[in-house]
Amino acid sequence: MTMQLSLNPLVRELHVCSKGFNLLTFTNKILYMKIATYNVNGVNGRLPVLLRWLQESMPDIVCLQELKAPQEKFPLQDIENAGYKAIWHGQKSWNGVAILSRGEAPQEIRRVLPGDPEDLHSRYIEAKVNGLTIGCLYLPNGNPAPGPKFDYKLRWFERLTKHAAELYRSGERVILTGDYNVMPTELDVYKPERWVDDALFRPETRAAFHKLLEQGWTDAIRKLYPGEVIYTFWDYFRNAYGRNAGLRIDHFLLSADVDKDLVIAGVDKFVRGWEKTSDHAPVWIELKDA
DNA sequence: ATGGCAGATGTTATCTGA
Repeated sequence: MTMQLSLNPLVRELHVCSKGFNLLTFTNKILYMKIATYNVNGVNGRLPVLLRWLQESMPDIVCLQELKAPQEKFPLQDIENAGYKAIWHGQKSWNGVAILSRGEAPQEIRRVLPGDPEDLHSRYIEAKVNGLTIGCLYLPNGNPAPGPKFDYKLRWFERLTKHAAELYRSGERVILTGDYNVMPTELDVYKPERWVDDALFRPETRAAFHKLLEQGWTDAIRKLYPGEVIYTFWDYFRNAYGRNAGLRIDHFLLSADVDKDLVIAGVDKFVRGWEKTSDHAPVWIELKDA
């Protein structure tokens, strides 16, 4: 017996009906998987917002950035109570990344981006989950630019690009997602002329992102919404969210055999309107027939 | 062009973010 899932409202209905199960399955076959990324800007301060969003959005896999919590202060009990297994790499005050899964526990592959033993920032964690290799990343901001922080950003980008090439060649189904701190094109930034000298938009930064894409990766949001203004970040100043003065800096990069299963994607922009919210909104994709 | 806001640390402010 088979069931064809062609319409997303049907998928959503089945997903709600399957509450309590780790993955939506039918005759033991995975029909649908939702994967999200969310820069929470402080996982403990953001906990009520994070838990509310998890309950409403019900992603199967979640990548978090900017935990801003040491390893021992990760709110594991609350995350588990919400139905998720988790691995994370914390750091006092800043950075910090995590991978959550409603299905099998994420099997950690690495928690450091290769290439610089002296880089102690918690900005990368990678795991195998549900047959996917998930790289969760928080690329350095790089401001002020030029300067040592910008140099660090570009070096980190080079390490990511080198590692991404190996992942792409591995033949695994790979997703590299997180806060890239890059607006890839002028379409991805409100008033681009004001950002040309910023570390998130400088020519070197955009060139690094495009060089990464040239390995074959698909920018999932841009593929599904070509030409549309879509933002994932609005700063806390000057009513940026109310004016939709945002940036698109949180991205999903998919290897070719993940891209072929891409059904839909979106930004949970409404979360940015909640009280005590992050300056980023969650971004998600949905894959069919893994 | 500037400074505005927010989180963490742990002070009566500093650092960082984007």
